[in-house]
Amino acid sequence: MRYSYQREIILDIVRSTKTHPTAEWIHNKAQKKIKAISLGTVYRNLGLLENLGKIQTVKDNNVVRYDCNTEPHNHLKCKICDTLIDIPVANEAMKKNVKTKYNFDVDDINITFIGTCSKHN
Amino acid sequence: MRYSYQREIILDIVRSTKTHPTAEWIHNKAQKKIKAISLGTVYRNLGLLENLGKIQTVKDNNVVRYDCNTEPHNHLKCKICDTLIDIPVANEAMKKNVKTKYNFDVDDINITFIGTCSKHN
DNA sequence: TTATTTATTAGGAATGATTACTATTTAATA
DNA sequence: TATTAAATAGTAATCATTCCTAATAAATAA
Ligand SMILES: [Mn+2]
Ligand SMILES: [Mn+2]
Ligand SMILES: [Zn+2]
Ligand SMILES: [Zn+2]
Repeated sequence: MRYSYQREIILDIVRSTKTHPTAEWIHNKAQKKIKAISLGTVYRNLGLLENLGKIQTVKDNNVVRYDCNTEPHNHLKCKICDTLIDIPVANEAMKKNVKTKYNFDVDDINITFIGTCSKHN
Repeated sequence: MRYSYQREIILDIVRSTKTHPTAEWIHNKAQKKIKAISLGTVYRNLGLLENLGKIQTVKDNNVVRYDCNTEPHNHLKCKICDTLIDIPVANEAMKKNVKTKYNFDVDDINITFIGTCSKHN
Protein backbone atom coordinates (compact mmCIF):
# COMPACT_ATOMS: atom_id res chain seq x y z
CA MET A 1 0.00 0.00 0.00
CA ARG A 2 1.31 3.38 -1.10
CA TYR A 3 1.86 6.20 1.37
CA SER A 4 -0.76 8.93 1.46
CA TYR A 5 -0.69 12.11 3.51
CA GLN A 6 -4.50 12.07 3.61
CA ARG A 7 -4.49 8.62 5.22
CA GLU A 8 -1.88 9.68 7.77
CA ILE A 9 -3.95 12.70 8.81
CA ILE A 10 -7.14 10.63 9.01
CA LEU A 11 -5.49 8.05 11.28
CA ASP A 12 -4.05 10.82 13.48
CA ILE A 13 -7.52 12.32 13.85
CA VAL A 14 -9.19 9.03 14.79
CA ARG A 15 -6.40 8.40 17.30
CA SER A 16 -6.80 11.87 18.80
CA THR A 17 -10.18 11.23 20.38
CA LYS A 18 -12.14 8.66 22.35
CA THR A 19 -15.47 10.12 21.21
CA HIS A 20 -16.13 7.53 18.47
CA PRO A 21 -16.42 10.17 15.73
CA THR A 22 -18.38 9.86 12.50
CA ALA A 23 -16.88 10.13 9.01
CA GLU A 24 -18.29 13.63 8.68
CA TRP A 25 -16.71 14.80 11.93
CA ILE A 26 -13.38 13.35 10.84
CA HIS A 27 -13.77 15.03 7.45
CA ASN A 28 -14.34 18.42 9.08
CA LYS A 29 -11.24 18.01 11.24
CA ALA A 30 -9.19 16.82 8.27
CA GLN A 31 -10.14 19.91 6.26
CA LYS A 32 -8.31 22.03 8.82
CA LYS A 33 -5.09 20.31 7.70
CA ILE A 34 -5.90 19.63 4.02
CA LYS A 35 -8.46 22.09 2.80
CA ALA A 36 -9.51 20.16 -0.34
CA ILE A 37 -9.72 16.67 1.17
CA SER A 38 -12.87 14.96 -0.05
CA LEU A 39 -15.41 13.03 1.97
CA GLY A 40 -14.97 10.05 -0.36
CA THR A 41 -11.28 9.95 0.51
CA VAL A 42 -12.15 9.96 4.20
CA TYR A 43 -14.55 7.04 3.80
CA ARG A 44 -12.14 5.06 1.61
CA ASN A 45 -9.24 5.50 4.00
CA LEU A 46 -11.32 4.73 7.07
CA GLY A 47 -12.27 1.47 5.34
CA LEU A 48 -8.63 0.71 4.54
CA LEU A 49 -7.53 1.50 8.10
CA GLU A 50 -10.23 -0.82 9.41
CA ASN A 51 -9.02 -3.63 7.13
CA LEU A 52 -5.48 -3.03 8.38
CA GLY A 53 -6.81 -3.45 11.93
CA LYS A 54 -5.67 0.04 12.88
CA ILE A 55 -9.16 1.21 13.78
CA GLN A 56 -12.56 -0.32 14.49
CA THR A 57 -16.10 0.60 13.55
CA VAL A 58 -19.11 0.82 15.82
CA LYS A 59 -22.66 0.89 14.44
CA ASP A 60 -24.68 3.55 16.22
CA ASN A 61 -28.25 3.78 15.00
CA ASN A 62 -27.92 4.58 11.33
CA VAL A 63 -24.37 5.94 11.39
CA VAL A 64 -20.99 4.28 11.57
CA ARG A 65 -18.62 5.58 14.21
CA TYR A 66 -14.86 5.05 14.19
CA ASP A 67 -12.89 3.88 17.18
CA CYS A 68 -9.13 3.98 17.77
CA ASN A 69 -9.54 1.33 20.47
CA THR A 70 -8.62 -1.82 18.56
CA GLU A 71 -9.11 -4.15 21.51
CA PRO A 72 -12.34 -6.15 21.44
CA HIS A 73 -14.61 -4.23 23.79
CA ASN A 74 -18.21 -3.16 24.29
CA HIS A 75 -20.03 0.10 24.95
CA LEU A 76 -22.33 1.95 27.26
CA LYS A 77 -24.51 4.33 25.29
CA CYS A 78 -25.99 7.27 27.16
CA LYS A 79 -29.45 8.30 25.95
CA ILE A 80 -29.01 11.80 27.33
CA CYS A 81 -25.58 12.94 26.13
CA ASP A 82 -25.27 10.35 23.34
CA THR A 83 -21.81 9.34 24.57
CA LEU A 84 -20.34 5.92 23.87
CA ILE A 85 -18.21 4.66 26.75
CA ASP A 86 -15.79 1.76 26.32
CA ILE A 87 -16.08 -1.19 28.67
CA PRO A 88 -14.06 -4.41 28.72
CA VAL A 89 -15.51 -7.18 26.62
CA ALA A 90 -17.95 -9.49 28.34
CA ASN A 91 -16.80 -12.84 29.61
CA GLU A 92 -15.65 -15.55 27.17
CA ALA A 93 -17.94 -17.81 29.16
CA MET A 94 -20.89 -16.34 27.25
CA LYS A 95 -19.52 -17.73 23.99
CA LYS A 96 -19.22 -21.22 25.43
CA ASN A 97 -22.71 -20.96 26.87
CA VAL A 98 -24.16 -20.07 23.47
CA LYS A 99 -22.21 -22.88 21.84
CA THR A 100 -23.52 -25.55 24.20
CA LYS A 101 -27.07 -24.19 24.36
CA TYR A 102 -27.65 -23.36 20.70
CA ASN A 103 -24.77 -25.06 18.86
CA PHE A 104 -23.90 -21.61 17.51
CA ASP A 105 -20.23 -20.72 16.98
CA VAL A 106 -19.71 -17.17 18.15
CA ASP A 107 -17.07 -15.05 16.39
CA ASP A 108 -18.12 -11.71 17.74
CA ILE A 109 -20.27 -10.39 20.54
CA ASN A 110 -21.94 -7.08 20.04
CA ILE A 111 -23.18 -5.60 23.30
CA THR A 112 -24.47 -2.13 23.94
CA PHE A 113 -25.95 -1.12 27.26
CA ILE A 114 -28.36 1.73 26.67
CA GLY A 115 -29.18 4.02 29.56
CA THR A 116 -28.02 7.02 31.53
CA CYS A 117 -24.39 7.73 32.29
CA SER A 118 -22.88 8.90 35.58
CA LYS A 119 -22.82 12.57 34.51
CA HIS A 120 -26.57 12.85 35.01
CA ASN A 121 -26.94 11.95 38.68
CA MET B 1 -56.76 5.49 16.69
CA ARG B 2 -59.00 4.81 13.74
CA TYR B 3 -59.31 1.36 12.25
CA SER B 4 -57.39 0.68 9.05
CA TYR B 5 -57.45 -2.45 6.95
CA GLN B 6 -53.87 -1.74 5.85
CA ARG B 7 -52.70 -1.74 9.47
CA GLU B 8 -54.53 -4.99 10.19
CA ILE B 9 -52.89 -6.72 7.23
CA ILE B 10 -49.45 -5.37 8.17
CA LEU B 11 -49.74 -6.66 11.73
CA ASP B 12 -50.95 -10.06 10.45
CA ILE B 13 -47.92 -10.28 8.18
CA VAL B 14 -45.42 -9.41 10.92
CA ARG B 15 -47.08 -11.97 13.18
CA SER B 16 -46.95 -14.63 10.49
CA THR B 17 -43.18 -15.07 10.55
CA LYS B 18 -40.23 -15.35 12.89
CA THR B 19 -37.79 -14.24 10.19
CA HIS B 20 -37.50 -10.61 11.36
CA PRO B 21 -38.64 -9.19 8.00
CA THR B 22 -37.77 -5.79 6.57
CA ALA B 23 -40.31 -3.11 5.61
CA GLU B 24 -39.82 -3.94 1.95
CA TRP B 25 -40.49 -7.65 2.49
CA ILE B 26 -43.64 -6.79 4.45
CA HIS B 27 -44.68 -4.39 1.68
CA ASN B 28 -44.32 -7.12 -0.97
CA LYS B 29 -46.43 -9.51 1.09
CA ALA B 30 -49.03 -6.83 1.77
CA GLN B 31 -49.38 -6.09 -1.95
CA LYS B 32 -50.71 -9.62 -2.42
CA LYS B 33 -53.71 -8.60 -0.28
CA ILE B 34 -53.97 -4.89 -1.17
CA LYS B 35 -52.47 -4.27 -4.56
CA ALA B 36 -52.08 -0.47 -4.22
CA ILE B 37 -50.71 -0.34 -0.66
CA SER B 38 -47.83 2.11 -0.53
CA LEU B 39 -44.44 1.63 1.10
CA GLY B 40 -45.00 4.83 3.10
CA THR B 41 -48.13 3.32 4.61
CA VAL B 42 -46.18 0.23 5.58
CA TYR B 43 -43.48 2.30 7.31
CA ARG B 44 -46.00 4.54 9.06
CA ASN B 45 -48.03 1.63 10.38
CA LEU B 46 -44.98 -0.33 11.47
CA GLY B 47 -43.99 2.73 13.48
CA LEU B 48 -47.45 2.99 15.01
CA LEU B 49 -47.52 -0.73 15.84
CA GLU B 50 -44.14 -0.37 17.52
CA ASN B 51 -45.41 2.55 19.63
CA LEU B 52 -48.42 0.45 20.61
CA GLY B 53 -45.99 -2.24 21.78
CA LYS B 54 -47.46 -4.76 19.34
CA ILE B 55 -44.17 -5.31 17.54
CA GLN B 56 -40.47 -4.60 18.10
CA THR B 57 -37.68 -3.40 15.86
CA VAL B 58 -34.21 -4.87 15.51
CA LYS B 59 -31.38 -2.94 13.89
CA ASP B 60 -29.48 -5.19 11.49
CA ASN B 61 -26.61 -3.43 9.76
CA ASN B 62 -28.24 -0.56 7.93
CA VAL B 63 -31.77 -1.94 7.85
CA VAL B 64 -34.51 -2.13 10.41
CA ARG B 65 -36.15 -5.50 10.87
CA TYR B 66 -39.53 -6.04 12.50
CA ASP B 67 -40.18 -8.64 15.17
CA CYS B 68 -43.49 -10.00 16.43
CA ASN B 69 -41.74 -11.22 19.59
CA THR B 70 -42.54 -8.42 22.02
CA GLU B 71 -40.69 -9.98 24.94
CA PRO B 72 -37.29 -8.42 25.69
CA HIS B 73 -34.84 -10.81 24.08
CA ASN B 74 -31.55 -10.96 22.19
CA HIS B 75 -30.33 -12.48 18.95
CA LEU B 76 -27.87 -14.82 17.38
CA LYS B 77 -26.94 -13.59 13.91
CA CYS B 78 -25.59 -16.14 11.46
CA LYS B 79 -22.98 -14.76 9.07
CA ILE B 80 -23.68 -17.51 6.55
CA CYS B 81 -27.46 -17.63 6.20
CA ASP B 82 -28.09 -14.16 7.67
CA THR B 83 -30.69 -15.56 10.04
CA LEU B 84 -31.58 -13.83 13.31
CA ILE B 85 -32.38 -16.33 16.07
CA ASP B 86 -34.16 -15.26 19.25
CA ILE B 87 -32.55 -16.08 22.58
CA PRO B 88 -33.75 -15.23 26.08
CA VAL B 89 -32.48 -11.92 27.38
CA ALA B 90 -29.24 -11.99 29.29
CA ASN B 91 -29.25 -11.99 33.05
CA GLU B 92 -30.47 -8.95 35.01
CA ALA B 93 -27.26 -9.36 36.97
CA MET B 94 -25.43 -7.67 34.10
CA LYS B 95 -27.40 -4.48 34.66
CA LYS B 96 -26.51 -4.40 38.33
CA ASN B 97 -22.90 -5.06 37.51
CA VAL B 98 -22.77 -2.10 35.13
CA LYS B 99 -24.50 0.11 37.69
CA THR B 100 -22.00 -0.65 40.43
CA LYS B 101 -18.94 -0.63 38.18
CA TYR B 102 -19.72 2.43 36.03
CA ASN B 103 -22.61 4.14 37.82
CA PHE B 104 -24.54 3.76 34.58
CA ASP B 105 -28.30 3.11 34.74
CA VAL B 106 -29.17 0.52 32.15
CA ASP B 107 -32.60 0.66 30.51
CA ASP B 108 -31.89 -1.67 27.64
CA ILE B 109 -29.29 -4.24 26.75
CA ASN B 110 -28.60 -4.82 23.11
CA ILE B 111 -26.73 -8.04 22.50
CA THR B 112 -26.06 -9.76 19.22
CA PHE B 113 -23.86 -12.81 18.97
CA ILE B 114 -22.39 -12.96 15.48
CA GLY B 115 -21.20 -16.29 14.16
CA THR B 116 -22.30 -19.51 12.51
CA CYS B 117 -25.57 -21.23 13.26
CA SER B 118 -26.20 -24.92 13.79
CA LYS B 119 -27.34 -25.50 10.19
CA HIS B 120 -23.75 -25.27 8.94
CA ASN B 121 -22.11 -28.09 10.86
C1' DT C 1 17.67 13.07 -12.17
C1' DT C 2 13.87 12.16 -15.28
C1' DA C 3 10.38 9.19 -17.26
C1' DT C 4 7.01 5.65 -16.50
C1' DT C 5 3.56 3.33 -14.07
C1' DT C 6 -0.38 2.98 -11.49
C1' DA C 7 -2.37 3.78 -6.76
C1' DT C 8 -4.77 7.54 -4.83
C1' DT C 9 -7.42 11.65 -4.91
C1' DA C 10 -11.14 15.40 -5.63
C1' DG C 11 -15.40 16.24 -6.96
C1' DG C 12 -19.57 14.93 -8.17
C1' DA C 13 -23.18 11.49 -9.35
C1' DA C 14 -25.65 7.40 -7.81
C1' DT C 15 -27.72 4.41 -4.35
C1' DG C 16 -30.85 2.75 -0.96
C1' DA C 17 -33.40 2.96 3.21
C1' DT C 18 -36.36 5.93 5.37
C1' DT C 19 -39.14 10.16 6.06
C1' DA C 20 -41.88 14.14 4.49
C1' DC C 21 -45.48 16.18 1.74
C1' DT C 22 -50.11 16.62 -0.20
C1' DA C 23 -54.30 15.77 -2.67
C1' DT C 24 -57.58 12.15 -2.21
C1' DT C 25 -60.02 8.58 0.26
C1' DT C 26 -62.39 6.66 4.06
C1' DA C 27 -63.69 5.52 9.00
C1' DA C 28 -66.27 7.45 12.60
C1' DT C 29 -70.06 9.82 14.21
C1' DA C 30 -73.68 13.40 14.26
C1' DT D 1 -76.94 11.12 4.73
C1' DA D 2 -73.62 14.85 5.61
C1' DT D 3 -69.59 16.28 8.13
C1' DT D 4 -65.01 15.87 9.93
C1' DA D 5 -60.53 14.61 10.36
C1' DA D 6 -57.48 10.54 10.31
C1' DA D 7 -55.28 7.56 7.02
C1' DT D 8 -53.68 6.54 2.42
C1' DA D 9 -51.25 6.52 -2.30
C1' DG D 10 -47.98 8.36 -4.80
C1' DT D 11 -44.20 10.94 -5.12
C1' DA D 12 -40.43 14.02 -3.66
C1' DA D 13 -36.83 14.82 -0.32
C1' DT D 14 -33.21 13.40 2.91
C1' DC D 15 -29.01 11.56 4.42
C1' DA D 16 -25.25 8.39 5.00
C1' DT D 17 -22.54 5.91 2.17
C1' DT D 18 -20.66 4.10 -2.20
C1' DC D 19 -19.42 4.54 -7.00
C1' DC D 20 -17.26 6.75 -11.00
C1' DT D 21 -13.66 9.21 -13.53
C1' DA D 22 -10.28 12.51 -15.00
C1' DA D 23 -6.37 14.48 -12.70
C1' DT D 24 -2.59 13.99 -9.40
C1' DA D 25 1.25 12.06 -7.07
C1' DA D 26 4.08 8.11 -4.84
C1' DA D 27 7.08 4.50 -6.12
C1' DT D 28 10.30 2.68 -9.16
C1' DA D 29 13.04 2.03 -13.37
C1' DA D 30 15.99 4.04 -16.77
MN1 LIG E 1 -15.11 1.98 21.73
MN1 LIG F 1 -36.29 -11.40 17.71
ZN1 LIG G 1 -24.62 10.91 29.58
ZN1 LIG H 1 -26.84 -20.06 9.44
